[in-house]
Amino acid sequence: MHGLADEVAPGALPLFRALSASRRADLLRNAVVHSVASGTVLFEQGDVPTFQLIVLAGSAQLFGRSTEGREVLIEAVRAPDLVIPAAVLTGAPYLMQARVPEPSRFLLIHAAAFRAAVDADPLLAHAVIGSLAQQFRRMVRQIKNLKLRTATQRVGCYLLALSQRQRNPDKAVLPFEKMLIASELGITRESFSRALSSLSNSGIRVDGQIVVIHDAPRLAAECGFDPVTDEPETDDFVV
Amino acid sequence: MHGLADEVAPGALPLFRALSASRRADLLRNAVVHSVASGTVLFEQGDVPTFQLIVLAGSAQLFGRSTEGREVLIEAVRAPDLVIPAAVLTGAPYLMQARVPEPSRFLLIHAAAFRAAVDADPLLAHAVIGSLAQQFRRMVRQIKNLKLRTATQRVGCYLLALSQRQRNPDKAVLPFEKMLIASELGITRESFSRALSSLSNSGIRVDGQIVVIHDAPRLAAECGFDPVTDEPETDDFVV
DNA sequence: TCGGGGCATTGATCTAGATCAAGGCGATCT
DNA sequence: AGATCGCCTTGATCTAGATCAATGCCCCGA
Repeated sequence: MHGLADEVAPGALPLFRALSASRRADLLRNAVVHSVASGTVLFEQGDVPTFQLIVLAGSAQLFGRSTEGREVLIEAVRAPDLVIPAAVLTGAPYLMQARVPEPSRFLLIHAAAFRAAVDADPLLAHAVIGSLAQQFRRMVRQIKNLKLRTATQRVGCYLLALSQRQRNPDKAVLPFEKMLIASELGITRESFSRALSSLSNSGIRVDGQIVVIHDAPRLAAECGFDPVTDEPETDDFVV
Repeated sequence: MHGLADEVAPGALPLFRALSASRRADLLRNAVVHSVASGTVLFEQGDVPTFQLIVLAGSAQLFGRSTEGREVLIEAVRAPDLVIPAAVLTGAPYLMQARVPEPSRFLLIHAAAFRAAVDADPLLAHAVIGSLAQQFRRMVRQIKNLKLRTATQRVGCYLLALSQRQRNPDKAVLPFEKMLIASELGITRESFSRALSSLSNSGIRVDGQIVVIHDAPRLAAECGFDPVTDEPETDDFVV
């Protein structure tokens, strides 16, 4: 836990800079900054939200669990963003568990205070809407991926999207262990491994976490990559 | 096209009843009501939104298409709700095509006017947030379904959720053709058919569009149904 | 230096579900 | 009625991807 003013006021979050001083003070009165260690579980699937979490630094990973206990990565939330505002705003139980894969820092705002502030402040509402909309679209993309593409196509498109997000058209650095990426893509680690090696015949080269893409257009063609829908979004709604 | 006042003012949409008269008049100045025939395409995947569509009566179905031309149902939007506010609010191209499966009526609001109104009016923003949040959660549920369950489990859980939505614990009426439901569940019509017949051994009875559930708890157990996450949501955010 | 545990690759098999193919059953039209 | 067109079911295969199993690699700790 730190001094709130230091963390939030100077503008790690553009959103908070935009808010009026009185509103910001109001929100922060119900808030706390928390630094958490790698591995921490922020909340469980089924919990009723008590805080809106905001990622100030680091990231959170969201996992879905089946009744049989199988667990898959659904999404990673990176600073700066809200952690599943949908659950907090509806007051419904979380559909996912949140874990922290690296030392990270979060702003916690009491759910009721957050809801009240969103209802009262158009600027905050605007930011929440932007975050929600982006997250919604990510989920839609993932569903299209799962329903319309083969495992290998998903892997190829994932690499292409990754390289674009990293602003490097012919290289991608895998953001976490291959096992996790596989579960994000809805396949096993073995299949992921095999997909990568089969894509070597489509012009990629894998070395550890680094993937070199020799012929992006060819890869895109073979994987049914669609620039319009698969391109990562530009963040014009900033939190 | 009809008289707007008749359609909207009396309160087919609770939201509009709640808005101030001046704000409502303002919005409706940039709006139009459209009655469309079954089969109409409202917009294509890749289009940039020009209107926010609101379902006044009937429904819209959202389809995702792959570059190879395969097409699957992602979601159905029923009155009263907003049709993908995420696309309109971000201004990004639609990720899905919208088609109308039955004669329906829509309110069309110019995108810019809608965005302006959302930014200016906390009540409208509240409603949009509610709709977005619900839609987000539906997408998360669908992803969990696809990644964590077998085809047969998905079918069973679908039936259970359906029967709850229809407030009838031991019966479900399929809302559209089995082929479409199959594509919503991410399987072929053949697999859907087989899943239904295999579930006959778990206490269901299928007759056309009607499915009788003899032993819901048993079905739930065998399909890994999770009351906390699979239960349809209560609509406390109403449009 | 030697283990040991976690992740990754690779091979061998198995299987859920897709695909291909053939009727059947209603609808609607003539 | 008969014919045609959609949708649905059922059966026979095929295959993408899961599962099982063995090994290698790398990092870390004693």
